[in-house]
Amino acid sequence: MPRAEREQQMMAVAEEVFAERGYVATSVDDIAERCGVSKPMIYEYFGSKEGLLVACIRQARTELAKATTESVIGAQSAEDALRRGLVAFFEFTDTHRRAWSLMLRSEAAVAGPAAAAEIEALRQEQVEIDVALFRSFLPDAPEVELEASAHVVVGACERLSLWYVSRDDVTAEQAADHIMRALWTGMQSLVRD
Amino acid sequence: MPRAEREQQMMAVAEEVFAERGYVATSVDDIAERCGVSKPMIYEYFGSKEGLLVACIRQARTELAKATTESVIGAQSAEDALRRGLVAFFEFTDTHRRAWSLMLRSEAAVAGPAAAAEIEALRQEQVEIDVALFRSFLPDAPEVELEASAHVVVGACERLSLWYVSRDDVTAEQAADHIMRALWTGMQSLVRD
DNA sequence: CAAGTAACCTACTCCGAGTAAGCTTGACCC
DNA sequence: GGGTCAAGCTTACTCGGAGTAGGTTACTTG
Repeated sequence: MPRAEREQQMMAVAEEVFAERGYVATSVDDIAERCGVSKPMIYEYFGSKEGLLVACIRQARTELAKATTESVIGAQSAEDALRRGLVAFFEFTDTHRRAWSLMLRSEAAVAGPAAAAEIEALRQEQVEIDVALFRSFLPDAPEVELEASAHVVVGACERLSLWYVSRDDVTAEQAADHIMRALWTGMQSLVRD
Repeated sequence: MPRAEREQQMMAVAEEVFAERGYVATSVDDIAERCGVSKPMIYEYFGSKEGLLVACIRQARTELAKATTESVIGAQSAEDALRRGLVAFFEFTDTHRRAWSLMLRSEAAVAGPAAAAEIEALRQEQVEIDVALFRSFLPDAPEVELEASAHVVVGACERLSLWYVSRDDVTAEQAADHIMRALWTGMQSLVRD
């Protein structure tokens, strides 16, 4: 099997088994065996067990960034952009449940500094997107308020995503709606302080 | 040294070194050596490395529950109660930075199922407190809305707490105020849906 | 066909979690 | 005093998993 294909297989298997049994409880030998190869191949391609996890996270991160970026194309207003971004986010976390719970339940911090940095980068990316968005419709709000609000939204989304994937009766649209209702009015009031 | 005292010492050392170098990168031998004893003593008292982490988390969880519970005594309204609870929460995360980052950056999920369950219990506790509070002033709102809102608040608090402990210019009161401004109006609007 | 390289293997080393078995010191009882 | 029991502690292991050294096979390319 060519390298690129084998790497994808390894990442898919790793994502599945890490999410299922946890990072610590999973041995590299396990993953290798499920792929039908031996352990040194994984070290050849990913350098370390943590490197394999980082690759999984990075791939998911790239896909999330792509999905949310594309979703806001053609938005009619800041509110519309925020809502579209939220829907895309919740859809992503729903279709990539394994990768997402991997990030959040987060084996990452425990796995090592590189994996932890990858997760922090993901959050920082989301925070920056939100700050930019808020600034666009609240140009007079102080920077510290925008940043705090962005962290509030990012945290709210993280938790709500984990909650709603555990419920079959809540859709991505409803989750996005909920964040909008809960936060939108408050966000707008920031400019009055 | 008597057992109770030794246990406290071990937990203090573990909290420090886990938060500093990470759970995986820390060996039980390290912790034992810093305590001036040998490894089997830790196994005698805590059963496993994960057991030691669970003990640290549980202690912090108990303290947090105590602090937030006490803070709302004598509150004049639901809004006052929520604000007092938030301030107590942010003060806790500030004074117990090590324990808090231990929980959230969360070595826990990686450490094993018992530690992960401990963290989930902590979040569930917070969610239930919030649901009860919201119900008290929004008796007509559907249960699913209350629960979703509680997850939003818990997630927002988690993220904001990690952000604000990294900034010296933000106080617990300001962080609590921020959550109140961002969320309070939206919360109240839920009843109109 | 020779040479190189991609994909793969077996067979290790080493470290850290967890354990077996026993030592020491002091309290308490007769 | 001596016997006994327990708490606190130790040394000296086992065992499993991360990571590595070095070699083999097979396909491509000059």
